[in-house]
Amino acid sequence: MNRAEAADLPDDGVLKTPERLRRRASRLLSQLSMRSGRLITEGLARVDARKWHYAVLASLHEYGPGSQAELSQRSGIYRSDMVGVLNELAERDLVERAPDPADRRRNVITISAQGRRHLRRLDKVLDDLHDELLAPLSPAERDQFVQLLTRLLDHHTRGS
Amino acid sequence: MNRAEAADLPDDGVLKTPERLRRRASRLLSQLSMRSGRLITEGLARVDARKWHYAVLASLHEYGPGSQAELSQRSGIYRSDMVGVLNELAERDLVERAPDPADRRRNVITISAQGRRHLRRLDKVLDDLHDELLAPLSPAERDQFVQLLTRLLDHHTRGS
DNA sequence: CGCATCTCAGTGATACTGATATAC
DNA sequence: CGTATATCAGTAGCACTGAGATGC
Repeated sequence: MNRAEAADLPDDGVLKTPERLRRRASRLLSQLSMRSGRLITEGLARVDARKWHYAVLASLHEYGPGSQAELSQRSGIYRSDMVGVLNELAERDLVERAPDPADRRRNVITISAQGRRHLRRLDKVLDDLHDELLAPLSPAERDQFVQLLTRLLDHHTRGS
Repeated sequence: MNRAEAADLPDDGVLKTPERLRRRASRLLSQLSMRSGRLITEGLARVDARKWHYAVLASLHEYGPGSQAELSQRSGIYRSDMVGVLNELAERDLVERAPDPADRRRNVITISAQGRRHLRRLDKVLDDLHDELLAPLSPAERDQFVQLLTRLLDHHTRGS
């Protein structure tokens, strides 16, 4: 079968519109997510930070101190991976990890003054990186994009 | 610092709107991409297929036969990983891999009749899965979503 | 006792790198 | 010669699992 046949045969029932491979939302999502991930990771690496650092610091700043299990919930980091992230943050004196006197199984994690300074910096860095990520979109379109993503994610996060 | 302070302190310069962590496009993207990836992977596994199978078969169907390097370009699979994918597809008799007489470094990959049948099935499966993925969106919104993703991806793919 | 928390060791899939053999 | 192709071995970061130790 040559290329013209492959593209035009009307009776094979597969092809509706050309480029359907490139237009599958799942593929667009995963490819864009990879690009985005690299952009963010590299940008944060320049200020000695990682994505998870931001997630933890921001969640501490927004919702206050909490146990590692709580932080895990808030930030979407796996409980088992939280240990390592907090080790890195504690090494840099961005958070404090202290045993909870009320329940000695838990650690209470608190953001430090230095952690808040660092978070401020990360927020600026991320603002710039998102400008780069969303560069082709107008402000209205960016809102729309975030809105659509949020609705989809909320829909697929119900009950978990 | 308690929670009210964390949310309201006006002089710390970090917080613009609450929930900024949850609204970062990069985070939404990566989380939704994970959900989407799992949905697709599991759905395709039920018909003994993987994402890469579809990518290769669809690209063969749309653009005709090609060398592994060409397929790599079209489908976004790494040249080194292409080997394994083609092994799986060839095992299932969905593609044929024959040495190119014009350039004996190359293999020419061709989709088989069975491969076209399989592709037809995968397309149906993927249609259903995307219905599930995009369930909360109206048809117009789905187009918009795909359009925004496409523009962003194109922008970040320029020159590569 | 069952259950939650923190920790650590390890798995599996993935994108990606590097090297080799062969042929242009 | 330098370059391209197919192949293979291996790396790094990722989400995720499972188990042990401790304390509720």
